[in-house]
Amino acid sequence: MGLGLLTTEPLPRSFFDRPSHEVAPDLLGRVLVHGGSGGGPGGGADCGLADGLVGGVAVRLTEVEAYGGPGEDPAAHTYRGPTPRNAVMFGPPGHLYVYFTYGMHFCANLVCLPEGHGSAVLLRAGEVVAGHDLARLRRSGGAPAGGAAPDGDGGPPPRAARRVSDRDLARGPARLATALGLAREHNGIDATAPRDPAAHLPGPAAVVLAGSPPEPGLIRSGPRTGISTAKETPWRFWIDGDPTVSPYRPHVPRRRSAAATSVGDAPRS
DNA sequence: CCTGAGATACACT
DNA sequence: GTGTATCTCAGGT
Repeated sequence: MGLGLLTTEPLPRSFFDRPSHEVAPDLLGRVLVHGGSGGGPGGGADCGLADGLVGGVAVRLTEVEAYGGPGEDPAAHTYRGPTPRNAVMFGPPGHLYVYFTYGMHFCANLVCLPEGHGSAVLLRAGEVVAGHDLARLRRSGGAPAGGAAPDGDGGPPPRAARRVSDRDLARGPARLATALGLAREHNGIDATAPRDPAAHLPGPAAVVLAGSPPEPGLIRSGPRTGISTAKETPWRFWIDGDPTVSPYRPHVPRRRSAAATSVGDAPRS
């Protein structure tokens, strides 16, 4: 019946049951919604994104990266097989794989292919299309993951030195996860099932909506960002000209601070 | 605009 | 012990 132009319709699981490098470009323009619990008794998917999303955030994806499975993609977390951390990537498609990195950041992926394959798409950047205030609060360090915005009654925000611009709210994978309130506890949740008010979920649900894909001619691809291996594989995809696409950063090997980088130069007491 | 460097916790070898 | 699918600030251009 529907013409497929409804931006509020959740994507089916079959959408993700494909190789990650095929899913990745198709995810551009789609909308990831998290939170907004109680968005409606009939299921949250038909909440008005422009105005009516209360207590949640929605991001239209503008940049993604595909990661392959064991033995085929040296840059993937699953390259050397299953571990406790990457277990979700070996699970069913359409679930969120959220991992912790650099000691302080979370990044969110969507799992591809059937159980056992271990591939996913990293969500690198997007445009916040609803819930700007809550996203900005989280990005300023003022709101816990998945939580709603506290009322502005008690006092000033912890550090409101500089207001984060709309453009930068979800520009970068860790910024996107923060803006959406995605963290450790959301690892493994299903992003294809519509939110069910009757279900007893540990936290607010996340759903990928059909959104508004860009003209095919606007999709660009190139090498992935920040990885030390497989630098040639052009599995980063973005919408050309979109201001929310993150700046490209080649990998820089981190040197250990001053000490112990090399035996010869190490200062000896 | 650009560059460099520090911060930080955890998974894996 | 080592390396990280990053971000933010400081400072120069």
